[in-house]
Amino acid sequence: MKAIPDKPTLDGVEARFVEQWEADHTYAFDRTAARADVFSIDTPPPTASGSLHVGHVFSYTHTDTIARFQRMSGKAVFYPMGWDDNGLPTERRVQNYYGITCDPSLPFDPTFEPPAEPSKHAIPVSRPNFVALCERLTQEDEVAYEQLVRQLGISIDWNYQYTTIGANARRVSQRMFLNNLSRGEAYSQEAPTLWDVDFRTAVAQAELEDRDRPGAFHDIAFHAPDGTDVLIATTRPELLASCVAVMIHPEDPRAATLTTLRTPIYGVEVPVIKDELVDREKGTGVVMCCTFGDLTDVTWWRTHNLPTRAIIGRDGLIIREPHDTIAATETAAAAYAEIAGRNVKQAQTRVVEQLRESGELVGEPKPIQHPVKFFEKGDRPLEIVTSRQWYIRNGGRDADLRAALIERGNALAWHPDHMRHRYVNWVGGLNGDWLISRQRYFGVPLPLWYRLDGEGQPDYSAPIVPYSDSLPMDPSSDVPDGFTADQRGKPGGFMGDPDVMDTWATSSLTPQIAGRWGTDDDLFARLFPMHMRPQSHEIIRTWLFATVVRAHFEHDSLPFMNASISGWILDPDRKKMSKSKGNAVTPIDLLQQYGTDAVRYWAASARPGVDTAFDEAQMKVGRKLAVKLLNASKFVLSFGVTHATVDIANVTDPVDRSMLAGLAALIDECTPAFAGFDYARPLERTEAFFWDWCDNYLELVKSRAYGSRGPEAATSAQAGLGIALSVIQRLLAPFMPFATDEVWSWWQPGSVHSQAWPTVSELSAATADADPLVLDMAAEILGHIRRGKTEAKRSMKWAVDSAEVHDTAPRLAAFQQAIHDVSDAGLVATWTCTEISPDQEKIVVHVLAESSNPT
RNA sequence: GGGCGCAUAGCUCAGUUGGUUAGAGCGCUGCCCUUACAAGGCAGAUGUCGUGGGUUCGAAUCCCUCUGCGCCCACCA
Repeated sequence: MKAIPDKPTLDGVEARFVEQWEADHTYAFDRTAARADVFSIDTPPPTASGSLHVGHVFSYTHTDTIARFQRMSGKAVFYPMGWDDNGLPTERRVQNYYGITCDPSLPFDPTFEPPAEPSKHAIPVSRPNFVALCERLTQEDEVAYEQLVRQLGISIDWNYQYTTIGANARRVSQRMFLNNLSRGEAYSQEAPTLWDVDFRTAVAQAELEDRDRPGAFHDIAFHAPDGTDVLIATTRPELLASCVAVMIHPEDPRAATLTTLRTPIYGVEVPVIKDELVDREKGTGVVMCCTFGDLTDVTWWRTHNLPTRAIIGRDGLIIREPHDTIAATETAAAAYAEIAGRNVKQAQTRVVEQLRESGELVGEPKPIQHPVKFFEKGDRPLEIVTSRQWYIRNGGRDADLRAALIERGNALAWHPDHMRHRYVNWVGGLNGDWLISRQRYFGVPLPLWYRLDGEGQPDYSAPIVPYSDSLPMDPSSDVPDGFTADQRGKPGGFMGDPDVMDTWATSSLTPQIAGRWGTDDDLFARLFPMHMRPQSHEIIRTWLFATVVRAHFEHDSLPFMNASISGWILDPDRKKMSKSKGNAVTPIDLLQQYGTDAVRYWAASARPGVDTAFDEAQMKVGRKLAVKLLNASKFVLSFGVTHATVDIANVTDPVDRSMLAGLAALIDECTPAFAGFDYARPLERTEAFFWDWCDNYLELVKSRAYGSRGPEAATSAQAGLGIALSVIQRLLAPFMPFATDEVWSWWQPGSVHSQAWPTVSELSAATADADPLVLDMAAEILGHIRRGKTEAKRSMKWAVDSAEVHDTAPRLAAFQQAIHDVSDAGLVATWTCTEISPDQEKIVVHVLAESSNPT
């Protein structure tokens, strides 16, 4: 406790309390707490590349208010912090930041230092050098992030911090993968895969997005054996050399007679195949199947067991060496040579010219806008290439598993509830298993080696797995049992799996990573399943679903019991605020300008799950509330109210007891809302109560608290003020941790954040037969007195000789119990109360005369 | 094409299982330096609750239709 300042201020509270909370371990998790007393939070680890933005402030505040409520409600709150530093965003940031690029063929250079300024042309560095720089930069970012999260007053226990590239995360991720492998839930397969030609990696279904791109239908002539032509419409004429069949709907009249066609330019004979997937209304109703133009091609290639004639390489260029079918004829090979080595766009231009020259392009290309699949982080359309990849089953190819995972989603409590539809919708629409391998560098390595046969060819059917006590491991430097290092890459030796796991394959294990599964199973048992998973809705299909999949396999349970889904921040044009759009606001400036509590107020005002406009006006309102709390607290304490003297037994005046009854109703509304993950309602109701309390109750009783009605009446007022102040400060603590701890420190021991959440029962001694109407009537009539003075253009301290009130009997009776305070607050000398029947107009107050004022 | 959400004061939004005269804040207008607070306080004005229909004694609230906006998924020849 310390003295009440003469001039209360919010200046400096953030720095002061951040330090004090740390020193006092205010938010330390009690790991000895029984499972029943724990509330565990599966904190979203933000991507540690760049800077935190106002969206983080928004959603982290939401979770923090819940955490603080649960802590005050007596739970041991497990609130860890993680940083998602592995994966592509980091790689990309490191490339730009240092001006480097990773070339795995280079040897490690222990002396390499990136230039101070990134050079225009990226410097190639080895994989170990690259990873080291990734780690260096993410560590710098994480320090800056931690500072902001602390300044935001997020009540993290910083002893439970993790990164998704750290040793523990790698260990958990690899161990879980090996468990999946041993149970048959993970498998590798050589198959056509969506491929990003810039990042040169496979991508998963969950990371796709459609973008509308201009294209054009080209009508091109295929040749039938009888000399007639069949027109085929395509947007990708450059893939003509990879055509393996022509597809036609079974009910198309042409299907009866057509059996084979020859492709234009190359003259390759391809079969005509009937398939119901063909849309007779689209294009010419006949379509070529290439390996591979889109996912429908892959379907046809599978169902009809078609050959593979790939022409696009992993670098996105047309493969230089033509496949056998093209190479078989000189003219075909010659035509192909003109596109070999070119990119897709150049190849298309050339192929269209060739078709024009040969007269096989019919009419002009018809421009269209059409959706094209992109990697969500990529800039060029995805191609489909065949490669060996690792998958984890997710129900995309197994109806029973899919049903079980949908059932998991339905068993989860969603806040708000309608968010469950996104989950069910997504899982129901899966069309393949989860592709987890990535041909990248900064990630958790797949913990596998492969035996090489006498030819040096790997045996993928029986990977060599490490011992679980040797995790985390890196197969590119670690050597499997029974081999020596010099056998790496040699016939009869071994090779490490070159790939890393997708970042979601690790972040899907945040409950296990944060809970130290496998290394501290006692802790894990107290935490898991987590009580709360906070996250935004656009990653339900990725982070949330993936976490459910992993827990389903490993623990046969949900990973968390409640999913609390936050909305987005919208800019004034109602567009999502995001770093990439360049419309995001820097949170640091806001925190400095309005104060943390004010920014938190804005965030907590938004209903759970609702997209919310960025609104600085709300922050001003929040700041006003924080300042009001300081002033009102100082005023109440100026009556000599102290921690020691506040006693519910002293509350005898009906006005005070009426006020506490209203306060009890407030608690009764806030507590269940908070317990149901709704922070916005408690804030709204508490704020409304508090302003009303200041405007009316405080004004009504201050004269009595000064002693105008004798010592006992003063004691009652002071006790009422003190008790209410304590409750209000605690109710606001989750939202305004700095201002509330400041005012708490003026008169109470310890931090407000370590106090018990207010209960109705702590007030019941004074509220048992209290009537809320007493204070309502007092406030209403005081309002009329004020209005009378305002309309008479008089000051509020203008005295009134007499006032008359017309109202019904019960309301007058309630007013009688407060008449002393209304008289004092309104400076009214005498009252005339007239009873009316309920059907007459109620509350008529006449302010009659004002003779006793100085002139 | 399928799914989800939203539509209430000039603006941002509350409105819980249907129930008196639909609320708050911002903004606006007026008054007041009142014993916490003038970067404040007090008071005031402001609504065909998106459209059309239905259920009901009674609908912002429940049901149906339509319109507009946003998001997710599918389609990608």
